[in-house]
Amino acid sequence: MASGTVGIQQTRWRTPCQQCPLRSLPDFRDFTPKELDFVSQFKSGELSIERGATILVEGMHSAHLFTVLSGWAFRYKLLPDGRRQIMNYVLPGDLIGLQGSLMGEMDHSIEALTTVTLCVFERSKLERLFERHASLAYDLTWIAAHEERILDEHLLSIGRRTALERTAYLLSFIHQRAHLAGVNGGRRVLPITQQHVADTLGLSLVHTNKTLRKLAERNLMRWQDKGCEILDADGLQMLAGWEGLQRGPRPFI
Amino acid sequence: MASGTVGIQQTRWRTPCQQCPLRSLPDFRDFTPKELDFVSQFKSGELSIERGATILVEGMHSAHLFTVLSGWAFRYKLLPDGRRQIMNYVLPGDLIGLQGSLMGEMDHSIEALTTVTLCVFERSKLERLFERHASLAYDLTWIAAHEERILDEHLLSIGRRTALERTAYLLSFIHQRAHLAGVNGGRRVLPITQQHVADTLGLSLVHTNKTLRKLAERNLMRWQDKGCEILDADGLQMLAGWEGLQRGPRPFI
DNA sequence: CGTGTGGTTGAACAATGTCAAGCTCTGTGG
DNA sequence: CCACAGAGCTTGACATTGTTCAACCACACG
Repeated sequence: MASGTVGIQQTRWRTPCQQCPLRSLPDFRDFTPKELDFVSQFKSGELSIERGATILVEGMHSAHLFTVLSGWAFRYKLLPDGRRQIMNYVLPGDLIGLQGSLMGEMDHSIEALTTVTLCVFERSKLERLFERHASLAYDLTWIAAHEERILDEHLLSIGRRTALERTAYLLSFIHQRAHLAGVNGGRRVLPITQQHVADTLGLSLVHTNKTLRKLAERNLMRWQDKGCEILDADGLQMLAGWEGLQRGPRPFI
Repeated sequence: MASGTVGIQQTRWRTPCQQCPLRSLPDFRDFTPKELDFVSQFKSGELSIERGATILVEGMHSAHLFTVLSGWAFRYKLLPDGRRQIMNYVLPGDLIGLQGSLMGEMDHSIEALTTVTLCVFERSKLERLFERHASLAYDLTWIAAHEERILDEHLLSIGRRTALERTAYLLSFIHQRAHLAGVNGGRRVLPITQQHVADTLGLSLVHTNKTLRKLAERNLMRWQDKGCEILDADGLQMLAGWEGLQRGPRPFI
């Protein structure tokens, strides 16, 4: 179930935007009725993706963009010989496929870490969005600039932080994101393997394992059966020397 | 002259947008008369920055955004203890300060590598741009998404390429960018020090030096008095296993 | 002439990668 | 119910890569 349409299904049930469960989260901004109206007809359906399935593939031309309604995924690129770099994680409220929509072709792939539900938007309606809904156009730009900001921080991390700092940064980062996206219902468990951590941080699997062990010895986190439990989010953030995610309401579509 | 307003001056001469020298480059898209009109009054002046001066500082709230008219600069972040990571290089045609304009505060700094001339735009007029000029709003989003794409590739580079591959990638990347921006008038010299290369690639200065030496031994490049000369751009790109920059007209403002 | 910036080099050392093996689950088919 | 296979985690030994330290050199500039 690694590629193609395997593991991807249209859902029977379609969540109306008016009752979007994300909108009630404190971290997301509200829509005006006019905006809500537009988004509601911008949305053309819903998809459900199995764990392990590929949502978007590098090189693909997609006629859609998506907002994640539930579940976790990750965005990555491959080198010709198979080396993998994970760029970022995708959580509820995140928009994906914008790059492909604007520039014709995806330059990265996205794979589901858990079962993922997506809202589907028609690329062809983007034009109307820009022409008639300046505030949403602004939001799209904001979203792209925000992703850029996240990538800046990751770059700083991989380029200049030590393995221990990097790992602390990553766990702290994902944990904060999950918290703001209202995922996990309080349980602080992240559905990733050590291979994902390694491929995000530019480390080998073995070294990642040993580094995680050091964090565990300091009681900052614990590796569970399959996934990672955060024990001391502040301690991790401090060890990384990271300022934390920006707060305040953020737009989403 | 590291910070503040030192090294920054308003220029006497102001290039009219109608005669913008960048517009004649094949890589940039054309404006409609209406767009040109707007941009022309969106531009509020010009600044000249000396080599080594800081154009934008992390944490700063700026009322402006800028397009580079001429010169080279670089965008970077610092860790509390002084470790530096260069995120990207800024060349003519590049827009800077968008993040700060959208999100209130810069989260990175920008320093001039050569004398830089900037077109200055008022942040306060951004709103009107989104409301009245959908095509330019689209361009802004495109620009942000494009920068994201570049960062993805850098991340892949730092995370998963070897020191030799990374270095080849960087030189090839900057060289292509310079070529498309019409910089250097055919001379293939990049105005950077080995320290810049090191801080971009997440390597130490010494190791960077030894890696560059290996590239020089293969006749791919040569380090000059102060700066780097590209001898075999294709060879560098191939060694890096990189696909090269996307072609085709790009928007700019 | 100094002085500073940027480049070069070798040696010792630390960080990280690779290899190889084994362990613990979990799911599956007999 | 058991045997087995696969995925993911763990560990130690060893190889490689990259860092740090400490020089020294070359050139530009005042």
